[in-house]
Amino acid sequence: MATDSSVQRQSGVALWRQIADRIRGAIANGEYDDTGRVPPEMALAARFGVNRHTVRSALAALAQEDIVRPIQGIGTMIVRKERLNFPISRRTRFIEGLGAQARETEGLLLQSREELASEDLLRRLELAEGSHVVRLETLRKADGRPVSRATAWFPVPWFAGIDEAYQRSGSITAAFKSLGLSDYTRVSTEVTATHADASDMKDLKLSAGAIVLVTRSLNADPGGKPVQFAISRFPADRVQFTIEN
Amino acid sequence: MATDSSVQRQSGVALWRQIADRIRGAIANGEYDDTGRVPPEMALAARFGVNRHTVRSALAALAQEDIVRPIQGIGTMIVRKERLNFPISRRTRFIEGLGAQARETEGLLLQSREELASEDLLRRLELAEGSHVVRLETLRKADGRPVSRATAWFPVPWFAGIDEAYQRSGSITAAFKSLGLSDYTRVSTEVTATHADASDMKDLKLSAGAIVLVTRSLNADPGGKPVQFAISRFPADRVQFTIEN
DNA sequence: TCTAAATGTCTATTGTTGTAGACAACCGTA
DNA sequence: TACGGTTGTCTACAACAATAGACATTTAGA
Repeated sequence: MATDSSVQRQSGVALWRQIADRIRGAIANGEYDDTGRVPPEMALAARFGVNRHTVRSALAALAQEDIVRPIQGIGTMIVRKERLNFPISRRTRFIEGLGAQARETEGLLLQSREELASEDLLRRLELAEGSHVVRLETLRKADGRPVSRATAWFPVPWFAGIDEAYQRSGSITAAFKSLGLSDYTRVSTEVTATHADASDMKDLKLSAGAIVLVTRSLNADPGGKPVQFAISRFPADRVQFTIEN
Repeated sequence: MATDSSVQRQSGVALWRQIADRIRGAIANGEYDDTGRVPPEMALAARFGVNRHTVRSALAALAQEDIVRPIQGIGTMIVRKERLNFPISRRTRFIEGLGAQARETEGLLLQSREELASEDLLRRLELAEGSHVVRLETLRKADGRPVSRATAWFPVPWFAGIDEAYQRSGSITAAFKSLGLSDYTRVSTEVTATHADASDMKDLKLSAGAIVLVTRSLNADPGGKPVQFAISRFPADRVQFTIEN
């Protein structure tokens, strides 16, 4: 608890959305685990100091996200509750990092293209002016739910064909291996957070106002030569990062 | 660019707030560095597909935050543009991490208390049942702007009096040193993101709908004994983290 | 000194958000 | 079967958000 449950009026964020975000967070924190359901609408209305109808708008939004399901006469049941944990270290691997947290993982290739490397990319991948890169747009799911949307760049000609290798295996690690790179390490990871944009909402199945964690990460081969730079976006209410030193 | 500039209607987040958040982000990304000012209201209105008055509401909110200042006849000038970078590593130090990014840093002690350690805290600090801890509530500023709000716990009797040591020096590192701990390392850091709550808005001077990055970090002495567990909250539009491995 | 471009102010209208109250429908249990 | 507690639906009204248009004011520059 310890949350003073006040909501902000006239802030440009509708009360029902603030309350929906609070309840979603409380579910993720396991605050209702003992009952398996959300408190009654009247109780929530009292707690947040709003009208019952406002709470209903919030719960309707959560039902739309398939997080709760209201049952007349009983209450509002919690359908799904998840917060995945991603370890970030020298040996960061997407699938291994999830470990036992998901029964099944999936990596989809949305798009791929070869393109001229931008200035920023040249610097990060330590490439010569005019170098080309392969860009992969990927979507990763755990147990059917999208958990990250990533754009990754790889130097060519070294990694030409990584798009097909990824499509076959659904894993960057496996794709690297099939192209002769048996090991790689995480060099650096930048973490920021921002509001979900239109494509986040579409790909990660988020609603407006949701938060995405954004990472910019660089991987290198054992000799230290950069092999991949990626910008990944994670739904903040379903994911957290852990940095072990 | 590459930002599809669409805004979401009927999402529970007012258009003026979405636009304010976008412009704040664009300023932080340096997109207007060449002119030092925001595009004219009519241009922004066209770009976001809204009425000029809606853009004015957004700019008024940013002016309220002291990020821009409108000047009649000229345009809307950018007053402040900041995104601080925090390195996270074994040797994470708040002030050193900021380095040259701020001319002046400040650490304020808001509150301190000795209390019984919670179950979670006992586990994280590896303490025996019934142990006590000192809790410090701190606020850190860089060049006068708040950049983090932290709650930190330290085992007693080892660190009894760390509140006064912190108040004198404004630095955890210095406070540790004055209590005989000359070195410590970061063991782990968890990162999540959430919406600003009422106390975030107050202490970090944020507006509703803003995003805070939340870290849960554990520090230990050179022998590996935990000396500090902290939950810190950073304004996401002014801060990013970098993990170097 | 005039003009173009920018922000400032005012009025009016429409759609969304939030409040308020009443009652229906449904469920488990006494 | 009756009751208390819960979600579902309806109407009405007030406050806020967004649009629309007109015109004033200020500034830089031709």
